Amino acid sequence: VAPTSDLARYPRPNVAIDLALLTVMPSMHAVLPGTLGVLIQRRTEVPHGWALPGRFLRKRQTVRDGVADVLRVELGLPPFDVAPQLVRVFDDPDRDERAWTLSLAHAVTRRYEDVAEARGDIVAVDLRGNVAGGQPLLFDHDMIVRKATAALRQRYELHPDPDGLLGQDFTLGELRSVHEAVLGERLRRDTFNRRMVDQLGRTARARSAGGRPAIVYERSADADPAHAVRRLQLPRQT
Amino acid sequence: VAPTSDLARYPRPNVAIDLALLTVMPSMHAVLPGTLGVLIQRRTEVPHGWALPGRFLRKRQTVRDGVADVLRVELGLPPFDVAPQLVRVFDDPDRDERAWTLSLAHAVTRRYEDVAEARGDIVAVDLRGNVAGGQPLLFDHDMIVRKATAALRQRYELHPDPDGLLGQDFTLGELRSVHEAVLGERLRRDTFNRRMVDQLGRTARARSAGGRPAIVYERSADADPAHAVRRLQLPRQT
DNA sequence: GGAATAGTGTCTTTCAGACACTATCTG
DNA sequence: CAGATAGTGTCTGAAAGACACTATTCC
Repeated sequence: VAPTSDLARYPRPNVAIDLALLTVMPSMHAVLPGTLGVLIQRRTEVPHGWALPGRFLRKRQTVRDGVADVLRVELGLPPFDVAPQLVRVFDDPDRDERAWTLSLAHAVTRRYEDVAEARGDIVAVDLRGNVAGGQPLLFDHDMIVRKATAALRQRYELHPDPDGLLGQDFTLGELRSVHEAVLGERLRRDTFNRRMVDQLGRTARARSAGGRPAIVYERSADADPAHAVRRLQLPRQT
Repeated sequence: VAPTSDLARYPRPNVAIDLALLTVMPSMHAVLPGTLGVLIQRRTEVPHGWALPGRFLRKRQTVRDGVADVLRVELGLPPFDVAPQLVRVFDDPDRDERAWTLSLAHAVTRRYEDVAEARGDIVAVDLRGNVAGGQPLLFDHDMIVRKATAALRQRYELHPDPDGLLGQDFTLGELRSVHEAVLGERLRRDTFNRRMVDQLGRTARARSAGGRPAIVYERSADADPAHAVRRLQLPRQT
């Protein structure tokens, strides 16, 4: 907060939200089974091309509400609660030739069923975080997708479905499929299971998918986040 | 970027920068030797108390320039290049009762010699990221410090002095001292050395600090960032 | 029975943790 | 010489990597 008593004398920028809406295609998806995807839209005004959806912040609106409005108004989705992750701030004063505009780029992860009907196209994101297919996205939106997917993939390295793409309970096979889709790689079943199982709560139920029934697990409140992180740390003096 | 051609009709917020300036006290500092510190200032206007320095963004100014202005104008430091790290966005519409104001909280790390003369007090930050001493900081500034120091500490877990608190070359002992100050813990010499040495370039020089001269290392362009990260990852199918 | 999915025992390899010894400077 | 700092060999234990065997369902 600046040491001034006259706020009115500062020129104020327009503030927009740009949103990277990330999702995982279901394994039975026709075109892109089991891959990570992001929603892009074709712009109807100049500059023409493909870009992430966005929207100007309304008066006294929070970022959370602005992101919810992108989903509701720009994408035509039913309202739902979001916990947007800040990715970066666009501050190039010339990025919009009409006026000084800041953009707060955020990312949100949603299950495919919740975004399949959205206005726009869901396109695959490759291992390097680049959007598949044609020309690059407008503005710096390719970088947004790269940073958002890199952060997403890092979250999925060590912990079971941190963004809640699965429901409250799931089998280890279902969990592994989601992680493989997010990470874009096959994972070893045995080591993956051993790493995840002690972060989950085991239920008495089982569920079959064409073979031996798998034990159903649920997110456990007492998961030990320190466990998986410990290996990262420098050697403390004891 | 929103699908509208009339930017003028959107109300615009004031946009401020709040800055967590982090540093490490030298080992010969009188009051706080070898600890992590953050610069705070006593506010001259209401609400009174201690807070991070900040400043409103000027017309068509980038965040980088706004942060540089905080250092130059608000702290009275000579101009220098900064690479501010975005920490969070404050968007509570009622956070400033005078007008709708957004604040972009950033963090910058500088060596102590470069900030010792700054206007304000440098206070210690404890292991949990809390500011030492008296009452909490105003607004949500304690949370800024917590997030900024957590990110800083994470950067210092695996890689040698990523924020450049040391010069271009240094011994492993000097490096370890900086890491111990940032992390607030003693580190084992043998394991620390082995972890860092293959991310550094060995020079022919040596430097003594009252004992056997230590080999001088320098940052190596070909440091392998994947090496230290590999242990974090899920088991890939080969 | 055969195909498919699930669970896990176990051997190997790798690496962090810990200890301790040697090395080289200053005073 | 003592004291201080530096470098590293080596043993141990824990966990990941890899392989393979058993288990249980559906058709």
